[in-house]
Amino acid sequence: MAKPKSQAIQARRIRPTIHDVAKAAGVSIATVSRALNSPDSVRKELRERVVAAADSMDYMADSVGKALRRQRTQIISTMLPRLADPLFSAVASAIQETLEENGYLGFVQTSGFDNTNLFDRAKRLIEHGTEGLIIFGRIDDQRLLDYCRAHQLPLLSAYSYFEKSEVPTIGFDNYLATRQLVEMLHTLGHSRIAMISGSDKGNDRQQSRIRAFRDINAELGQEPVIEFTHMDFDMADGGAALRRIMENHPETTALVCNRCVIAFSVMVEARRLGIAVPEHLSLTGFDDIDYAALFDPSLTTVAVPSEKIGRAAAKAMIAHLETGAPLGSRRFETEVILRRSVARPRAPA
Amino acid sequence: MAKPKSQAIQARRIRPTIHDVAKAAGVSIATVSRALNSPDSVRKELRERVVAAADSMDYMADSVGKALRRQRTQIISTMLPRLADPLFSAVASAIQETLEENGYLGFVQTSGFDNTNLFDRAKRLIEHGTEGLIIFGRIDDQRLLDYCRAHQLPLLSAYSYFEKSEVPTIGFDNYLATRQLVEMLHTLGHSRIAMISGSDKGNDRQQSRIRAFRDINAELGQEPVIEFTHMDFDMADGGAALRRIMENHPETTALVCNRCVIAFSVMVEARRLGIAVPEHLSLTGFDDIDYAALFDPSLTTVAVPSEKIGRAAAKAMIAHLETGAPLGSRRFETEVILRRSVARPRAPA
DNA sequence: CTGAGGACAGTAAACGTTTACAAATCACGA
DNA sequence: TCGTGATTTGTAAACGTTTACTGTCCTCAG
Repeated sequence: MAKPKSQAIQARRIRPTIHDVAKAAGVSIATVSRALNSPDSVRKELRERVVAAADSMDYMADSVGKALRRQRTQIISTMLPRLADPLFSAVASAIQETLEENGYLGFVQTSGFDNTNLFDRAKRLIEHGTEGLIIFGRIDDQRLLDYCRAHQLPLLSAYSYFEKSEVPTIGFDNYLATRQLVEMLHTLGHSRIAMISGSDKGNDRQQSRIRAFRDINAELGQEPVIEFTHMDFDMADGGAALRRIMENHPETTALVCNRCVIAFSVMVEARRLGIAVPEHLSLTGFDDIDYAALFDPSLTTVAVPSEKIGRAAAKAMIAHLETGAPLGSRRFETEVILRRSVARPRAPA
Repeated sequence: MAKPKSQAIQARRIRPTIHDVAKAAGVSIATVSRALNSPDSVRKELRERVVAAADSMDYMADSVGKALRRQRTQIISTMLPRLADPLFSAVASAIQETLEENGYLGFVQTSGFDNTNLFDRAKRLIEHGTEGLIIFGRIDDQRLLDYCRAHQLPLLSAYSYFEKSEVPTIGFDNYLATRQLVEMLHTLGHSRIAMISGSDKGNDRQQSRIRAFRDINAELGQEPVIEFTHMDFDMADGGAALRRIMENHPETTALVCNRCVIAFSVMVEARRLGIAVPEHLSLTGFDDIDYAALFDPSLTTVAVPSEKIGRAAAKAMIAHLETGAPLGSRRFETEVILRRSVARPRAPA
């Protein structure tokens, strides 16, 4: 009985507004706004009355009204392949923290590993007032690029660094990192090096690493030995790749795995097959995740400065929005962490 | 020369507005709004003119204006300890995806492991129009609880499930999961079981697991053997805890590690010390992360349905906002994944 | 006492939408 | 021809802010 005020639809908005504060303090809304935003411009006595009133009712200025009036939302959005991956989430986390420290807020959206149809997914972010867009990896959607250019929406490609890029890019260079790693193996004396990669479809990271490997092999006049895995579907698939390599290329003395999880899977299979790591086969991973050091033998990897990259990307975007400073690219150095999974090659048979 | 239009400050807003579309289509803004939102209510010919105009200029309705008028932002925010942790990010990822599928968007904020001062960090989220707040873990900030109650801001505690909770809670029960695990060890014949925990300060997960362990020991009339580690600062600290336990309680036959990474660290140290796993010592982890299966021996853990929890939390919040259905609690079952790191206890010496 | 000028507060417009209401148009039967 | 009612479109107000402009009051020098 007695319908509950028929609100239902228009219900939301339990929060006090600036009008409520003004009424309580007995001043105009302009005075409230000034008392809260530029305290010096209002007489002490009034200011205190306003602040007291605001506090007493937990007043928070509504960012929606504010954004509409100021034409600034202070929102910067990030799109990344997936959150449940320590490599990406470490960077995303640094971005979010940096945004918050600077008065911004960020939407986070996972886009999967295919960057060709980003525009449709980015739409909602843009609608909601995104002032800057940070996207992990190479941006392959021409519609998005066109839109951002046409409407002056700042766009930043983060995580991977690209020598040639349509948009500014902040991150590490997968190509150089792999060269660095393989050259280190070379210096140790390895000449028969194979690679196990994850799927490179729409994945700029794997693509760059494979390209680096092919280039090095070409320089040495060797046929590159590369096997692919599908670890997303089958965690044990690295073992199968190892068996293929040992069967077809038993002369291999070092194995470059393009993801740590591949290296782990290979290591387990190697133990099962009685292949000693590193005595018979040296092994490397990529992305120095925590577990790499805990494996037995501990795993040689490439360390990526995720935190630095995230902070740099967020800061660059903020600086661009606030000072108009142009968004520049920036390459971060990676470092090979040499651990026990790598040794000099075994003596030739 | 010739100052660039003196925009600078008021520059933002390159996006076309509904007025631009209206002018281009030669209709009023009301018609544009209707043509786009309830197409049936406008004559075919006009509707097409409007849509064409909107498309030609990439018009997207501004969510800020829309939110102000509708008093709905469709934003649901999540606060979690840290993103760079596969346990949390898997749940967060599911939340974000579910939100997006349902027309919502979500802010993500990391709050660290201390949930006592959440209110200040939540403020910005609330200001920005958050309609519902999902927080990982127990919510210990009374100010936040009071505020949410007073202003009817829906609050949901996710990830962990609590039997007694001030707010609705969706997740798995750490207490039960640990009991489940320890009882399984018991059934196998283990009677001397020790626990290695991470820091339990402000961490409801570790607290519940420790409580379960103490309760079981009490029921058996045993003194609980618990060691603490600080793996956040020193990845190898698990090894030190193992040495302490083997020294002070050499009769231990099974070791319950409250985080997988602790178990990994312990396993490495065990191998170094010549302690055979599982022959001499059975070992368990928690949270069935991918690497658990890859370790050697593969690690027995508790599997947590992260994806399901995330989706359920997001869906519950959305349903509450849209239908007014009360936010209910929900407990998800965990499952012990028995792997090679656990065996029957060794024969007593 | 008067006027100028400074300090402060209030009024109203604007930001981009949606929507209640009013107005216009049209079809059609009397 | 006109009136009626249905259909379609336009007008204007409102959402919560900020801020340019105007107005008021006070102080103080002339």
